[in-house]
Amino acid sequence: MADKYDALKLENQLCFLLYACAKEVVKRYKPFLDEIDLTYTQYIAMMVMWDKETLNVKELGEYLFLDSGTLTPLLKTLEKKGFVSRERSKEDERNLVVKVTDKGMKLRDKAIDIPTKMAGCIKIDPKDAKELYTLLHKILGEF
Amino acid sequence: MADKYDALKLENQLCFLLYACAKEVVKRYKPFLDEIDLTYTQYIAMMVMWDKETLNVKELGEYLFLDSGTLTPLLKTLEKKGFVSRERSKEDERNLVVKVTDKGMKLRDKAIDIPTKMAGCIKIDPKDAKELYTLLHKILGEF
DNA sequence: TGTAATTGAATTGTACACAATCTAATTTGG
DNA sequence: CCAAATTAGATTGTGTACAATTCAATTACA
Repeated sequence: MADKYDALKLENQLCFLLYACAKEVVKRYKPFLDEIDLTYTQYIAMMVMWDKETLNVKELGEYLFLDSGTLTPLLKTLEKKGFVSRERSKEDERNLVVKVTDKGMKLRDKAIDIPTKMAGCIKIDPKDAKELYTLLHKILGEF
Repeated sequence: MADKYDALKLENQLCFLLYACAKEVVKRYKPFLDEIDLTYTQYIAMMVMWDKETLNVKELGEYLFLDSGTLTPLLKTLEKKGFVSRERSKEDERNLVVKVTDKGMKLRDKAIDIPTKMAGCIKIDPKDAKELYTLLHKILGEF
C-alpha cells in the first residue's frame, strides 16, 4: 500500500530516529549530571577540558561541533562554577585561552562512574554498541 | 595505555556521537527546509500532521517525544503560518485539537522531494542505513 | 608599509528542549 | 454527590543551538 508520500512519514525517517534517540539518551544523563552540577553540554565540554586541560574556544568548538554562540555563555557558566578559567592569550589576543582549574580537575573523580552508570541504564549489547559506533562515525566522518 | 579516565573521553562516548550526528544531520536539512519556511522541529510536526490530519497536543507529543512546553509555541507558530488550526475540543475542553489546514496539506507536495534530496546529501549505503535504523529502534524501544 | 582580507570571540535574535509549576476541566471514590 | 486526584495544556525559567553580524587583532599582499 505504498503511496508517494511514504518517504515523508516520520517512522521512515532515519534522521528523526537519530534526533529522538540522542535526546532520550541525553535525558537519561540528567540524574547523574545533576549530582555534579553539570548539564549535558557542560559535561561534554568538561570531558574535553579534562583531557586537554588548555584550549581556545575554536579548538574546543571543533571537538564538540559547537560554535562561539553556544560556547561563550557556556564557558562563562563553567567559569562562574569555578571549573575553568578564561583569559585572552598574550601572543594573540584574539584567542581566549580556556583552562581547567583545580576544582575542575577534582570534578573528574566525581564524574568517573557516570559512564558505567549510563551503560547500565541503556541496554545495548557490546556488539551492537560497536556497530552503532562505527555507523555513526561513518556519517559524522563526511562532515 | 589505558587509564581509569578512559571512559570519560569524548571519543569513547557513544552518546556524544549520537548527539553530534543528530545535530549535523538536522543542520543538513536547513537549506531544503528554508525553501518551504519550516524549521526541522516544525517539519517533523508537519509530517505527523500530514499523516494523521487531526490530533491533540498530547498525541502529537507522543509521536515526536516532545512535551507541551515545546509544542505550544511551535503549534502557535504553525498556526500563524496557516499550516494548522488549533481549537479546544467540545467533548473535553482540556484537549486542544490540532488540524492540518488546506494550506498545510498543500505544503506536503512542496516537501515531497526533501527525503530524496537528503538521501543524496548523506552518503550512507542502504545496508548501513537499515542496520542503523534497527539499532536506533532498539535503543529507543526501551524508552 | 599600509590597506584589505582573514580570523577568533562575542553579541543578537530566533527557535527549540525540558523541568517545574499552574490552571482549568474531568474523573474517581467515599 | 462532592472533594480529591488526575489529566491536558499553558506558562515560566534556564540552557542550549545556530545563523548572522560585529568588533578587534592579526596576517597577507600589492
